[in-house]
Amino acid sequence: MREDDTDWFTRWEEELPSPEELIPLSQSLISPDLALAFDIRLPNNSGQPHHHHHHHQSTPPPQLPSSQANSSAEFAADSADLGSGATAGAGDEPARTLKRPRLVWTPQLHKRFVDAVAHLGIKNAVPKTIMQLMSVDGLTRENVASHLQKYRLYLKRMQGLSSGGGGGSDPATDRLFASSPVPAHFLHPNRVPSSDHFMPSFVPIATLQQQQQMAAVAAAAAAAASAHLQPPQFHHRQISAAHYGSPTANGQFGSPPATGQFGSPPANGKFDQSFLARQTQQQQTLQRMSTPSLHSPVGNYIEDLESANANGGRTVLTLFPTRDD
DNA sequence: TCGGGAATAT
DNA sequence: GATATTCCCG
Repeated sequence: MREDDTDWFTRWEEELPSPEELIPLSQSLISPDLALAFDIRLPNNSGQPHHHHHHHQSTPPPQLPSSQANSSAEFAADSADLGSGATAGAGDEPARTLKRPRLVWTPQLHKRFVDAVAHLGIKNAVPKTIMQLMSVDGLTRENVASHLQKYRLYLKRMQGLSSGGGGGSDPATDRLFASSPVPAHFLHPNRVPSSDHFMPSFVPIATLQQQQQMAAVAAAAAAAASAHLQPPQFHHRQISAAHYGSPTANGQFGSPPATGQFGSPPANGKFDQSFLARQTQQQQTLQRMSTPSLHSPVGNYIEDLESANANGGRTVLTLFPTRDD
């Protein structure tokens, strides 16, 4: 109750998937339809035959060709020109006219979302800023807006049902949100600590326009500063949401994130160390005063591209599916 | 254009 | 039925 801030914050970092976990995914984040359209064989992660057999109705074989052979073509197209960001170049992107697949909000992705909102503050927690702070490649404002809407409803509901905590019935709806700890101030949009902590907030270098990012970061920094919260230590890990079809105005996709390690952004290289050092200090100081039931969050990331194909052959894209059931 | 909410679609 | 997308309005 009291160490919520530090607690959740500390755990937050640990729960974050390592870049290695994300990179491979981002590479194979080609939507099935897209792959099929181009006759591309997606990398076969034949390591975990996790069959999520729901109930097959009278639906045709919507299942993807499990013959996801090796990633023959890395789909160089994906790296077409994302990094450049300037999409005005009118590239010859193939899947330009295709529609985006439904974005599946995995617990990890949601966590990222919550973190962003937490650091931004309720007031600044608007779709755009959240999206920018999340630095999720492929995430659109609409995605965030929609999710934010749902999340707010969830928060509201929680306030109403504050009584009776026990083994009540938690709809699957809550499951996702419950996945991430809800910051205290989320439920109490009353006052916000005015304590300010100086700290160089890190800029999540994404494929987005740096200008926007700067704005977002500034907002985040301001929010954090006025919220006495620790700086958004959004490491440079970039999360790729997916390779959708067409890059529109804000559709910068397929930008190969910092492969290997995080040290990608030059301007942040130095910050990284100092910030890391700080963190180490904090950890040492805190040293986990109490570890009641801290499960090891890391190590549950399974690569999975297909999921939630319940209704029919719908192209869905999942980021980091969790096997936490 | 953006943010928020409701409607619609899958 | 649930979820994300889309439309509409401030």
